Amino acid sequence: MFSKTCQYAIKAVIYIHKQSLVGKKVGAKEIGQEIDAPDAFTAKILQILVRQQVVGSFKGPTGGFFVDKSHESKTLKDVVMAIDGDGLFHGCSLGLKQCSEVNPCPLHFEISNVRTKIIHMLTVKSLKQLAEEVGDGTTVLARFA
Amino acid sequence: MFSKTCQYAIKAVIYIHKQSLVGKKVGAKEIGQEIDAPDAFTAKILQILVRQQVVGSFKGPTGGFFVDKSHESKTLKDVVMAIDGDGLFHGCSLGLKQCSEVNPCPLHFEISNVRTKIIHMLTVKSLKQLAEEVGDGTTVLARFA
DNA sequence: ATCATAAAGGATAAAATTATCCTTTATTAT
DNA sequence: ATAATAAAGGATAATTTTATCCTTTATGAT
Repeated sequence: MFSKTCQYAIKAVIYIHKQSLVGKKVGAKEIGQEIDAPDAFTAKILQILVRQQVVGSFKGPTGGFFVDKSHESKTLKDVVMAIDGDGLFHGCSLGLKQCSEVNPCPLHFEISNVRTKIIHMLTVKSLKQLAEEVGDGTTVLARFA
Repeated sequence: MFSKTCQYAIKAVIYIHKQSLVGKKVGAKEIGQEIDAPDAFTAKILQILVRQQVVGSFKGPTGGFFVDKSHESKTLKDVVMAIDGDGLFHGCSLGLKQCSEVNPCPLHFEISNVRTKIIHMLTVKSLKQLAEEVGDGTTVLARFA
């Protein structure tokens, strides 16, 4: 459903939100260790998320990744869009070019119901809300390792 | 949602069903051309589907791939399971090892709804039923190319 | 100003997925 | 029996995804 990269991205973003809730910026290395992903690869993913303005970053000492008011309304859908693109949400699920209402693939109508549920799942709560639910900083590792 | 290989597999199986409806066996090459997939790769996919008994095959002249009574009740879920495995249906969608009711990931409960819809989509009709709906032999190309 | 720190970015490598080619095996037609 | 046909299977290659390493740029601390 989600690429491995996207799974990392989701975990990373929630961790950043959690740490921002207690006023902490976090480094790529720390994030990688927390979410059990290679740190250099995590850094690459974070670059994309920063460019797409899903999270913010600062360079230098005391720098790191964080979120502020401007990121509060972001959702998991934004993360998935940034990393995996819109394939989950749009286009023929069998990869047909001319799939349409009048010339539908065998999944054309059923996939709509599925996508409605997926979009609901990924937008019903903001990333901030999700982060608040995950638990305090000491339990994050238990959930993400 | 589905790997490219799985998309090929779905199209191939529906095409085989359609041709079996009119009593025809079909070769890997013909299938590949019909579904717009490389034929050698299509042949590999078909090998798996035969082993998993999603379709049948015969070697030699007049040979090819087909389905009979024994395949009638197979569904798209069987195809997806054979090619992509059960990742869509089971396990943590974020790839966490210890994700559970008591220690759930942020998607743990929502993903269940999505999976229910996915399973419905992939099992509500048999492959045979789907094939019957796709149209007659002359329109298949328009749908799959 | 200088140094240390951390993100950004470029180049490269490893692994997995997708794709091709060739040989072997089974089956049919002659 | 022999030849022709088509799936099965093995080996290899191309592409994409995932991962690593090193240099550059920005920022803060001293």
